[in-house]
Amino acid sequence: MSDDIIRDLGLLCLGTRLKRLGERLQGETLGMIDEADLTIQPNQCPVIVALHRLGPLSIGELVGTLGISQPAVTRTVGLLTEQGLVEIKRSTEDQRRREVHLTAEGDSFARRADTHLWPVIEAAVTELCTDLKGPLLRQLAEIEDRLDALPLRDHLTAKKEAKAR
Amino acid sequence: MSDDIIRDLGLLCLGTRLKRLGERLQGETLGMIDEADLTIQPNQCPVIVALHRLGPLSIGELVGTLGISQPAVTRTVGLLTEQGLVEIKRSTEDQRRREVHLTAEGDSFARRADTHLWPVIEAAVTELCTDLKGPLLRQLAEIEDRLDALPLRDHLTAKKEAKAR
DNA sequence: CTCCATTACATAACATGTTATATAACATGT
DNA sequence: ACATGTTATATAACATGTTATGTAATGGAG
Repeated sequence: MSDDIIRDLGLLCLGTRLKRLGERLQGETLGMIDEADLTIQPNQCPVIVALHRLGPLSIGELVGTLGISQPAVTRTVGLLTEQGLVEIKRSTEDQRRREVHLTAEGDSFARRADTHLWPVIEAAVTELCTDLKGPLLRQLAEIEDRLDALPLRDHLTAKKEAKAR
Repeated sequence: MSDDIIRDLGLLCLGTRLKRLGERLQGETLGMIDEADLTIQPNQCPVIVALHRLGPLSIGELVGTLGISQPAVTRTVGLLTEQGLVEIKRSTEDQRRREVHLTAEGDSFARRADTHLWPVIEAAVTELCTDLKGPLLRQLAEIEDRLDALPLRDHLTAKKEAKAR
């Protein structure tokens, strides 16, 4: 028995467990975003990436590719609009559709993130998940333990140092 | 390339992915709670279980065992208090501590859930996670696919029917 | 026995998710 | 053309998480 009841409850609390770990990872990611001198929230990243890779998308198309609810997309797009990273144009054929485009600033942001931020995050998470094996709960526990031992942003450096020896 | 960019981005979006799946599972769980004629939110369940298994706990102790922030615990406890499931007593020795106790109604709720709800949820999630193997992302994708094919609450019945053949 | 650091909790401000529902634009059958 | 069903978004109400910070109770140091 650990002192973590969510962990002890196993599959009964899988949803809670996944959510908790996801939020923890996003929180650690936010720190890495700050270090890259970029200003964005973790949840907004997938929207920018989607628009950068797939081109302008309507709200509904974003809902489909992001896998979250339409109101969540509407709000996130609204926030990104306020930040000047995207702009909304009414579709010419169908006046109901709102097409979300990256602005010049948004595109610039996406390019910088593509070269300076995403690779760093992906490498750190990859390192965090190195050699995970076994049942889902086992792997989740291992990730939690590794994060307890070392914050996400330090996993990359840790690996490099280990190799340097 | 699927039409799910979070999935396509792999480890880069692991946090977002875990959170999304966790929320999905909690959402499906909520449906099962309703079916059991119980009224509670998914996130409140671990608090009830913790108090039922470990006895009265302070806010700080709940923070420790639930692994979430103190303000989150404070609010959840406040909501459970409004619902009459728990009550708060000031500790006699240390006037700063607030001890959270299950009320008679809360205890009754915990007992009912212990026999009628938790086993059902755990069995459904266990069935959902049957024979998962491989890397973390592979297992997550498999869970998502299985949920797409069949809502969580139907996984138990599905298993029983499969066995009956 | 005061003064101050620490501890435990509350509160504010914000980030996000969801479901339910309103609204406007399209599409259609008669 | 018109009434009506469908689709695409917007909005409301609510559930939760976080960080930052305020406040009261403890507990030591001088």
